[in-house]
Amino acid sequence: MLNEDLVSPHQECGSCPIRHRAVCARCNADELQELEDIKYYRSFEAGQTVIWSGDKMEFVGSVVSGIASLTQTMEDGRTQMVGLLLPSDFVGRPGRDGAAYDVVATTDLVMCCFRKKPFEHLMSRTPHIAQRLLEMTLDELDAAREWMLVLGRKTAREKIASLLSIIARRDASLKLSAMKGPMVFDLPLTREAMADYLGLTLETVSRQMSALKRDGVIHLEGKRHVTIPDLARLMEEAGDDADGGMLA
Amino acid sequence: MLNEDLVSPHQECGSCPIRHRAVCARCNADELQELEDIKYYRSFEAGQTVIWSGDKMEFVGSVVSGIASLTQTMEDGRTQMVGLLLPSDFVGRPGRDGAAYDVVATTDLVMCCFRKKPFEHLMSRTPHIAQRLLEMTLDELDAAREWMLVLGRKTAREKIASLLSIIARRDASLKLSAMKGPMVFDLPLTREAMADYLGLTLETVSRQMSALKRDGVIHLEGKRHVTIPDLARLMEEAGDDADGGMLA
DNA sequence: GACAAACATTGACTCAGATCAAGCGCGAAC
DNA sequence: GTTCGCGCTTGATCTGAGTCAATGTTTGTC
Repeated sequence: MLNEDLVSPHQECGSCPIRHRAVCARCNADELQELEDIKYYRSFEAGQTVIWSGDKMEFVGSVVSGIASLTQTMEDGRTQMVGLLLPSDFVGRPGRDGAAYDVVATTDLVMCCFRKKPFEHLMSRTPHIAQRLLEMTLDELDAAREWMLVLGRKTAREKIASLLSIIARRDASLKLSAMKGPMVFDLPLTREAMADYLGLTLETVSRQMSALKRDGVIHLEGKRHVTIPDLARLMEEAGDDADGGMLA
Repeated sequence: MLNEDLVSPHQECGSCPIRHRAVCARCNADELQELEDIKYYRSFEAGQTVIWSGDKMEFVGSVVSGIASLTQTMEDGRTQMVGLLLPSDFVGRPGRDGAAYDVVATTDLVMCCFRKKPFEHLMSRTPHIAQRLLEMTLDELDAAREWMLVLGRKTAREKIASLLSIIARRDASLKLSAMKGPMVFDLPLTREAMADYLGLTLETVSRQMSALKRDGVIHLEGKRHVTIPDLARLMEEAGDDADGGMLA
């Protein structure tokens, strides 16, 4: 609303950082060329709304870099985050016109967008795309169900630990770093965004962060820079023994 | 575990009650024939476990009649229902070997099962099946996200009202009855199952059911037979104004 | 018709997390 | 350098839902 979207220079799919994880992962050269023809990039600043719930969607697309969140809001203002969109995650629902959720850029964000109609048409002819999208959608469904357990049954402390362990592990897999030894990362979310994801108030988030710090489960430098000395310990606090949740 | 599964007599797909809503909805005669070759029916009694979380899945399939639930359990016994499976809903994840959740028959249940390997092979050759499955999975994802708002942000009273309004509306669409005027149905869930779905205790469910009854929002005969004199009123209590959640 | 078992209701009390409120720390603007 | 504003922390108090416990209702079984 405040700023015009910045349009990035064209980028070749071949050198795209999410080439083999996104919806186009399985495409061959010909299919990729067809996608190139209908794609364009858009950038958003942290805090900008990408799509308003209820609006007509004129595009679908993939997160290239940065983080976006999917949120739902009740009339009285209570809000719940229902998905965290990371690089390679897909936004939009082929076959539906209106957006079901608000999509907000949590950090600065670059998206690879496809005009909706041509994309749908291409999808109906290109099993590679439909298959990959099915796979990704099933993964998201699993993540959503994992999250239902967090929201419905975990304590505030367990919720925070769950969120931190998910972010830590996802960050590690993105950076291809090991999950042994101390893990270090920057929280991409404000306390309020964490609260909206976890179904808590921001005060409770803050208190539980302090408690986990006091108990040595995490280490904080400033408000956002987190060190996890022992992932297993954190996951125990989360109430997952073996391996816990994934994330949308 | 206690009883042998009852094997129903063979049934023609052409006369199947879920023929045009299930994963096979878009199949033509040839494709249907291929499905017939790998399908079989299984019946389960109320309470029986269909699939244990972690077990190898040797089939995928559709609910033909009855209701099943998908649940997740923590080591200490806290459980959360993450999906309610109704006639035409699909069970199982092509491309994955182990089951992620317990599937339990909530009522007596009939399933149309396909051996997993042949089904996967058929799916890779049959866009009609993959497309339909994608569509169904996207619907389930929406339902799961809708439910995250219920779990994360609604009060106990709103949660109960949400569940009742969802069941009422689904039941109406199944019976093709109008959503105007009083709606009548039987709750397919015990108080405990409702609690597991809503992230509450069964005592709280019971209290809020009594409260809604006392306030005239619902009418109860016995424990399960529910009349909703005014759906709009119930949905207001649920915190949805326009139209509320869907269900898995 | 008595008994058991499963399901449900209700009450009394407790407590985790919400709410209300005050203040801190730090970067941006002037 | 001061001031503003935002994100965050911390404290005091309140309350909705959980916990523990007793009792009621229905259904099926012998």
